[in-house]
Amino acid sequence: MALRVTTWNINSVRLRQDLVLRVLRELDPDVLCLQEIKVETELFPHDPYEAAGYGHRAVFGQKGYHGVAILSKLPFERGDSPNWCEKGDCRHLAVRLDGIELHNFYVPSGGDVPDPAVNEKFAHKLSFVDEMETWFGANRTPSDRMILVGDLNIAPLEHDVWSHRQLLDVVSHTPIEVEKLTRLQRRTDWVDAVRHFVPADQKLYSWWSYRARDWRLSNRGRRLDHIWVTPPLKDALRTQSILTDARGWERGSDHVPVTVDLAV
DNA sequence: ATGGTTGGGGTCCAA
Repeated sequence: MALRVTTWNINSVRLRQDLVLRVLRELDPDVLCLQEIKVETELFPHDPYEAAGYGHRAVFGQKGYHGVAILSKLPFERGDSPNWCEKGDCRHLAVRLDGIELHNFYVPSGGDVPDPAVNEKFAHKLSFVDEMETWFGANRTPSDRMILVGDLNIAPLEHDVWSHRQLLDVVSHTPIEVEKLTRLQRRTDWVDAVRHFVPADQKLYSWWSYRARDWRLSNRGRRLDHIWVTPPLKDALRTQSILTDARGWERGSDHVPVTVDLAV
């Protein structure tokens, strides 16, 4: 069975409802994982997605900030989420569909100053990634069939950013974050499903700042959005795609959809 | 070294 999974930080699901529907039409994923929906669970607009054929949905949202959702053509069972960092933030959804456990994450951005001693947001980000590593290490094994997607807010590889040297002190690409993300990856043998198809020496971005005068011209991007799979699904990987054009859509998100196709 | 933009909720915080 073909399974297409897309992840997208939508930066307000209500403001960009038409763009979500456009992605569903143009990419036609079986499952769309959203981050930063910025709406309470109870106020999530279900009807347009029901009408678009996405009859199975999980929503974990809060007022104003964060929030994650999963829209699916396939039925699933909702799994539990730990209370990450005991913050009560809506940053994670887990579902089980077709024998696969799918995790949708929105990792804290981490603020501006890359020092956990003076920046509580950066400390939170580091703790969050540590907790992810600990949780998967304690509760799951590499032999479990799992997919992990989301805005991890870390660009781990040299060519996941426009300038490795210039971003070494910029939150999202600092050595301590990259080390923690890599440790999380290794603990459960996660395979980077996008880099599985794209060599590490090739630039790859999923986010461009709103602050650039011309995001396409300056092209100072970062790859913050990821899709990982555990080893049992590695041979099922078929292709990847990053919908860069979506960054240029009118009133678009600063992130673009990242997609992986599997044959499961 | 600095500023640049966006969204949500409300006259500022997070990204």
